[in-house]
Amino acid sequence: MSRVRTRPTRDDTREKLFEAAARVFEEQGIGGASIEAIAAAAGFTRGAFYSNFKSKDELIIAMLEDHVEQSIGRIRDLLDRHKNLADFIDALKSMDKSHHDPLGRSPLLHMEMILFVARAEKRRPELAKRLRARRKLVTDIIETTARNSGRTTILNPTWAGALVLALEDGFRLHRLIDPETTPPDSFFRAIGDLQRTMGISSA
Amino acid sequence: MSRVRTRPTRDDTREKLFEAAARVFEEQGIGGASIEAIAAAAGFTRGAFYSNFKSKDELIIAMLEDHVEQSIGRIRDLLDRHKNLADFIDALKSMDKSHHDPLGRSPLLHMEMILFVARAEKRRPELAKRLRARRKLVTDIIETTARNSGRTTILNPTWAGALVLALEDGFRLHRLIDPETTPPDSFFRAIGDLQRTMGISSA
DNA sequence: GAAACTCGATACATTATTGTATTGAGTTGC
DNA sequence: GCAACTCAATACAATAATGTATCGAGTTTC
Repeated sequence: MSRVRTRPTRDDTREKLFEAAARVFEEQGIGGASIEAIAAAAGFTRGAFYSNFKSKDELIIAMLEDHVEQSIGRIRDLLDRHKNLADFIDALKSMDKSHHDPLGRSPLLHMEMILFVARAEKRRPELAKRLRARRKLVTDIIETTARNSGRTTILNPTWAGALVLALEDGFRLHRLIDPETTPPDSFFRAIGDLQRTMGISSA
Repeated sequence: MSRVRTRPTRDDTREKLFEAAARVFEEQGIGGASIEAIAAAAGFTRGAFYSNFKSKDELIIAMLEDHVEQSIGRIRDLLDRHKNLADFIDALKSMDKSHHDPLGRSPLLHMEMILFVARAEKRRPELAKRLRARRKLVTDIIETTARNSGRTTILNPTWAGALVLALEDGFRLHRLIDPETTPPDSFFRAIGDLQRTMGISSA
C-alpha cells in the first residue's frame, strides 16, 4: 500500500456509482436514465461504469440487494434494542424524522425499485423474493409481539402485517402527490389507530 | 363524407396510440419507452405519432387526463346509482373483479402514472391537482356518507379518506410483488375491517 | 368533380446511447 | 524497485432515438 492513495478504491467507486444512480433514478426514473448520465453524476466516465457493472440491470440489482439488506439489518437491530413494540415504534418514528424513511431511501426511488422488481419478476424471480423476505420480517414482528401481548387481537397477525405494509407504502406514494392531506406522520398515526381500535398488537 | 371510409379518423388514431402507449409503458416503463416503440405497437410510424402529439410528455398528459376523467366519471356514476354506501362498495367490488381496477387501468401503469405526475410536479403542477381532485372526491363520499349515517364515527372523515386511499394503492402496489399474501380482495377486506371497528362509515 | 385540406408515411439529418478494445497511470506482491 | 496487475479513461464503431420537411393518398367543401 502506498503512503498516500490517489486513486479511489474499487468499493469507493461502486459506492459513488450507487449514490449517483440513486440521484439520477430519482430525477429521471430507472428507464429514463442512461448509463452515461449515471457515470457522469458520479464524476466518472462510462469506462468506470462498465468496469464495475455489466449493465444497468446489474447495477440496479446490486443497489437493491444492498438496500434490502440494510433495511432488514436496521429493522433487526432496532428489534434487538427495543424489545417491546411501543419502544420499537418510537425508535422507528425518530428514524423517520431524520429525513430517512424506514427503508432508507427516497420515496420516489423506493417506488421505482418496486416497479423494477415487479417487471423483472419473470426474468429474475429472486428479486421479488428478497422484497417478500422483508415483508415477512415485518409480519413476523407483528405476529410475535401479538402473541406475547396480553391483549386479544381482533385480526389475524398475517393479515395485520399486510395491512400495515400496505399503509406504509400507500402513504409514501400519496405523499408524493398530495403532501397536504398526507403529512409525514400519517403512517404512524394510522398504526396508532389500528392498535387502539383493532388491537393488532399491544403497547 | 365518402361512402366507405378507408382511412381511420383522427380520434381512432389517437385512441390506438393511447392503447399502444399503455401496453408499452406497462412493459418498459414510461421512461424506457421510445416514441418509435409506441407508434409501432399501435401499427403506425413515428409520423402518425408526431402528427397527433408534440412529444411523449404530451401523450402521457392526454392519457392521464383521459384516465382521471373516466375514473371520476365512473365513481360519480356509481354514486348516483347506489345511494347507500354498502351498495356502492358492492358495485365497486364487482367492477374490480372484471379485470379492471377502479381507476380503470393496470396496476403497473397506474403506478407509473403517479410517479410521472410526482416528477412533473414542478413543471406541471396541474397534473397533481387532477389526481388530488380524485382523492377529494373519495374523501367527500366518505364524509357525506358518514354524516348521513346514524353511526358515530371514530375517525374524522378527511383522515378516514386518506386511510382508505392509502390502502387502495398500497395493496395495489404490494400485489405486484407479493400476490400470495395480497389477494385481490385485500382492499375490500380492509375496508370492511375499518367499517366494523372504526366506524368510518355506516353500512 | 375539382380545389383545398388532412394526416400518416417516408426520407433525412442530427444527436444520444451503447458496448468493446485499448491505453496508461496507479497499486500491489515479491 | 520492478514486474504483474487493476481499473478508470479514451477512442471507436455501431445502433437507437429524435424531430423536421416533404410527399401523396384520402377526405371534405363548395
